[in-house]
Amino acid sequence: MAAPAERSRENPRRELLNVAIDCFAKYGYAATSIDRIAKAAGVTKGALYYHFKDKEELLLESVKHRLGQFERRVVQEVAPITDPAESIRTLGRICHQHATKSNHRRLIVTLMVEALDTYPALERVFRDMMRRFRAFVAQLIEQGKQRGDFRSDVDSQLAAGMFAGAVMGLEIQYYQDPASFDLRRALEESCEQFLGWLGRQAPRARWKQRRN
Amino acid sequence: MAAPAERSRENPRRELLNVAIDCFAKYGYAATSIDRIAKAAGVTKGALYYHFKDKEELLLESVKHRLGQFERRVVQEVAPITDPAESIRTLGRICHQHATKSNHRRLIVTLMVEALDTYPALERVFRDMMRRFRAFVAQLIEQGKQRGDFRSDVDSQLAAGMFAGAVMGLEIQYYQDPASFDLRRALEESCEQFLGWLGRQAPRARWKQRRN
Amino acid sequence: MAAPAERSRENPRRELLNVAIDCFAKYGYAATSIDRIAKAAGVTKGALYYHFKDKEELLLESVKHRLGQFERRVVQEVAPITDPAESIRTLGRICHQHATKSNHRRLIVTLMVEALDTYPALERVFRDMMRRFRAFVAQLIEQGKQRGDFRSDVDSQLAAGMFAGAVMGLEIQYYQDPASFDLRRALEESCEQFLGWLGRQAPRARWKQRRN
Amino acid sequence: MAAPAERSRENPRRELLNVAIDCFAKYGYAATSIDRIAKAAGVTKGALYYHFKDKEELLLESVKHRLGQFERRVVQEVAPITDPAESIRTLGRICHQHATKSNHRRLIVTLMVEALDTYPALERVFRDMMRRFRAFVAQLIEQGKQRGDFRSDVDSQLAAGMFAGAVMGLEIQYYQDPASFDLRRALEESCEQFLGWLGRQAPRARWKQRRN
DNA sequence: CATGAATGAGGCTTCATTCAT
DNA sequence: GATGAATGAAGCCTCATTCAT
Repeated sequence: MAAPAERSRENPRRELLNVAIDCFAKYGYAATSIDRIAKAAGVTKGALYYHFKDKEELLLESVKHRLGQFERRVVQEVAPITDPAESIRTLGRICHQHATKSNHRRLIVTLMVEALDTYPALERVFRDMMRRFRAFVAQLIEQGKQRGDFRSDVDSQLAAGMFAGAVMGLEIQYYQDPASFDLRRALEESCEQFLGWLGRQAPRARWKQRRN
Repeated sequence: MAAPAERSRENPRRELLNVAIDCFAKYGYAATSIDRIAKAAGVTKGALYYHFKDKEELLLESVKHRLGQFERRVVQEVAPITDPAESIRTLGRICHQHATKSNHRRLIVTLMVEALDTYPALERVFRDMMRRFRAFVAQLIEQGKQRGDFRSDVDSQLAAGMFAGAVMGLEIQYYQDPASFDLRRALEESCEQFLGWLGRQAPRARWKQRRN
Repeated sequence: MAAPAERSRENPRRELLNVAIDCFAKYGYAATSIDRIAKAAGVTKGALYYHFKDKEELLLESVKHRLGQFERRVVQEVAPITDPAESIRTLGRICHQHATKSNHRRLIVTLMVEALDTYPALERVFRDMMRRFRAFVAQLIEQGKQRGDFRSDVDSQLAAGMFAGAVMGLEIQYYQDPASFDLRRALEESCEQFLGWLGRQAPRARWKQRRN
Repeated sequence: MAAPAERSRENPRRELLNVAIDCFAKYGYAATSIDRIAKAAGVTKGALYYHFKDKEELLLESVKHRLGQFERRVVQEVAPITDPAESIRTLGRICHQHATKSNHRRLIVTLMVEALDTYPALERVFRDMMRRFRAFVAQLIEQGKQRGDFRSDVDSQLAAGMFAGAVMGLEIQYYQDPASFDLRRALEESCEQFLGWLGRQAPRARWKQRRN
């Protein structure tokens, strides 16, 4: 029998985790009380403490779960693609889907910002995640450079950060204003903008250094 | 004689506000206790309550203050510029300066994410701010379109969101990893990428619509 | 075996409520801190907040409880009586018992005065209670008038207020000075005075209207 | 030039006291913060502390002031009257005036109830006041007995308590519900009821002693 | 497994009071 | 005389956590 992967009555731990993820994604860590999760899951706080050592474990498991899902999906879908530009586009599409589907990306973005200077353990998790993500994108760009698809004078690391930034910044605007912010188009165009920039020789004016 | 604008012994309210801004910018709202601010300012909690009605007033004043500074600066510096492309670059530079100088932008980005679905009053403030910001950028783009500098087939609103997103996403990576993330270069390149995209006819592959 | 109705270990909520009632009756609302109740009950403040939403809920429940007890008792004991005069006397006796037994009436009188212009929710509860009480007494008087026991020229509403006032005023003197104020005799005589006044034609000098 | 006795700009202490009296009368002691008085008087807290040692001094002075006014007025108006019945009626009228005029009596009744078991110094003041008041009324009744106007078998002390109680109980109902409780008529009738009872031989059924 | 009950720490807020100016 | 500023104690309330059953 194929059980549904999530919300299964079979695995209460998994189910509680899903509820926790929703709460953390929506309200962040501090504003999510254990009681809020328990009520949302229809159990008592005691039940949560039966399955999880403490709030931090719930949090870390939530993050690990979503992060794992996201990264596994990225690897699975991008790996078979040979065209780096198409890989970038696929990455954008996956982000879009995870951003709009059941708070998959929102958990990550929300907690990442909240963790800054506040939850060291979490901060490390996210810093590592971002480094992994940038490294992954940088490597796609390197591929493109070797294939001659992309300009050879771009800094892959820097470009990877620009791509990651664009994605996150758009997501946040979408979480803030889902009714009026068209995340799909914005991500799509940003990918194209990014690829266009990667693909051609661009003479650029440098900023003049100002005071400060 | 140039008096220090802030931290003046003369105006305790202003001084407390500055301390509060630093705390909120670094730790967010929930993780900043009144006592933390008080200790950082070298006073007792009571002093804070003498000057501010409650924690929310402190927060709102902090945000209003930094937001005002940022928006005033943007208007002042960008208004006299006639070349829209140069306006965009200036905007980028201002963001960089406010992001790296005493938590000016960090307050905004951090609280904006934290507020999502959690602090309605704050959420509104930031939603309005983002709309204003996008409208401002969109209008620069419209100018560029009229001058023939930019492509006429871009959706200015969408493009404005893309620009705003890029800036925020880069900032967050910088706050998370200031030692290894070069915000200045990233912002500079992102502006150029953006302007490059605005400036030329770009044939784009559309995403295939997937389920979801 | 007759189990003690209250203070049962079985129902902690009820037990806490009883302690709260005693405190409120004795010290009023403002001078009763949550901690005072908790200490009197031998628990910590947290326990109170487990059972009651906040201090106001504790208060309202206390009042509702005592008010219910009093009003139920009045109805039960007075309803079967056919002689209105005897009903009035019974009312007096019940008030005496509830005034001298475990702060039953004191809670009501104390909080009613404290609530004036200060705790709107409470004020309403007590205003309604007084109106109910006066209506009840007025209806007894109407009965007496119809039976020909009482003078037909008295305003039943007014008389009911006079009765209610007499009872409360005596109670307060008793709470203030229990050692030297004989509440039983005072209530008894006041009932007789009231019934005497109700029972006979009394020519009365009117107050001359003064300025003010 | 004849200055108004109260609210005079001439005597700030007196003026502050008047404001304090109004606040205490309306909200009681605990619910009247120093700041509330200061704001109502249009000064800062510091000014209050310049004129009064602490909150308790403000309170005690307030009470002493109103109590003095009331008792002086009673003595002045009642002393010249030779007919005890008329004295009682005059007493009722004075109470009515002081109850309806600028919180004169309300201060007393409100604080007296609040003080119970809570503010020992205040409690003593009011216990003494009530004893004085009852003694005063008892002495009127004794006069009436000696003149043959009143029954000789009443306990003057008890009767005095009954009178005092009636007055206070009516006042409270009036403070609670000024729009629908006719204090003047209620007091008037209560006086007549009282005098009627004092004036004639009343055979009375005694309450049967119940358990408790 | 899970609940009901409770704890204790910490956070927000009020308020009487003090004091330098 | 009076103010603005500040303190410190105490009160209300939330919440992560524990534990007996």
